[in-house]
Amino acid sequence: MLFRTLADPTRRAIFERLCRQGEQTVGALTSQSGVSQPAVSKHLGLLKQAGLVRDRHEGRQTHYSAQLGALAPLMDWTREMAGFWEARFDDLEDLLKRMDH
Amino acid sequence: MLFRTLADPTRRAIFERLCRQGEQTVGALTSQSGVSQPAVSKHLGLLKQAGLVRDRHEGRQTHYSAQLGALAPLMDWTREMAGFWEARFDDLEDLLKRMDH
DNA sequence: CGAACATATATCCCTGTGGTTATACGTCAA
DNA sequence: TTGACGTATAACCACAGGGATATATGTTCG
Repeated sequence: MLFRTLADPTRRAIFERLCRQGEQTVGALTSQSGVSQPAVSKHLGLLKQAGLVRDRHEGRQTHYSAQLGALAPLMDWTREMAGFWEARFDDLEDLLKRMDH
Repeated sequence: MLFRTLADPTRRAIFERLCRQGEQTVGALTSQSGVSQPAVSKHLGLLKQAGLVRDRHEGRQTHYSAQLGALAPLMDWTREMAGFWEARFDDLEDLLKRMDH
């Protein structure tokens, strides 16, 4: 889900903006997104569904903010992949050592 | 490019398999992918284009292996996003401290 | 209440892309 | 050389999903 959600450039840009500049209203996000307000709302809906943002209603505006914790699975996945790589590398080292004598 | 490439479940599964089990032939990958061989070749083409895998020709088979280095931008991006979050958190702390006296 | 505003939802369109089958290309074996 | 094999490419189909416009919902203000 995370990869898919972050795959779209427009959506990722919105998320990055929320990370960089903190809480933003839909209007503020729309004004710099290059797409229509409904499109932004849709993207925010998907980001929210993925747990990447949360919303806070205040009067007639909705403020969105990034939920960094949602990125943890991504870091875990990346580390896991890197881990597999290193494990295989260690195996190779072991193999070479055993071949040594 | 990375997010988009890793967004597809089938393609990501192929990449994970290459990470876990090292170099594999197209045939081996196909047999556990659940999709046709041409589909696998297509996915491998995109993974290669994204720098996530490399291929090695040996007779009539092609061996693919994961290029973990390609994941670095992903880790960097994630760290950068987390960094922005912490920076804003620090700003908040500073603000609270200044409000203290 | 009624009008302007902020956002969300509905509907539709259109492109991108993941899937298939068919086939071409290169390689090994007989 | 011929045929079987492994992989890549071509051509096509179906559908997901990102975009726009129109409109509904909810909120503030006069």
